[in-house]
Amino acid sequence: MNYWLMKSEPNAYGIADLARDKQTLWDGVRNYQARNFLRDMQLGDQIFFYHSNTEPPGIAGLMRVVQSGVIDPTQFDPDSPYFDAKSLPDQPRWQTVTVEFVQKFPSLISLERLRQTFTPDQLLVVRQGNRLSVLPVEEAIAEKILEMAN
DNA sequence: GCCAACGTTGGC
DNA sequence: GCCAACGTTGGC
Repeated sequence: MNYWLMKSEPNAYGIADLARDKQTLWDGVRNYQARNFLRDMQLGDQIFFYHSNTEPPGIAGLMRVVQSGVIDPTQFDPDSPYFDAKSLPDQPRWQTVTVEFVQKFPSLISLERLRQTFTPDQLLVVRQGNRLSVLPVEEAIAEKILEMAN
């Protein structure tokens, strides 16, 4: 079982939306490094839900992988903002996971607090200028984050 | 294959 | 709204 962190802007899709939907297909990732992390995810992996572009930014809750290796259907949809004309149905470029809601943290763990607790090497999301929307989290660090949350 | 121009992310 | 960081595109 591995831990990860994924970002989303809560005004587009936040932890409250996932709590309502119970599960969701994490579509729209169009960065190869992030895609590779998505590809590595396995059933049961746990993912921190990070709210970006909000005040304050930080980790809002936890979700879990319920289906791995899902082909992102938006890449073939000409009406989708995530349409990729170069992706062919028999050789899809973009795959992702379906996640389910696990918990919303009692209070958000702010980026500021994460910076005070972890070094950039320990937790990639606190690294300045980091823009990847999917990141791995080491187990020991993940356990500390869970302690901070509850 | 280099790299300038450009677009996007995301904290502040 | 600003802008630093950085990924992508495309001319050469």
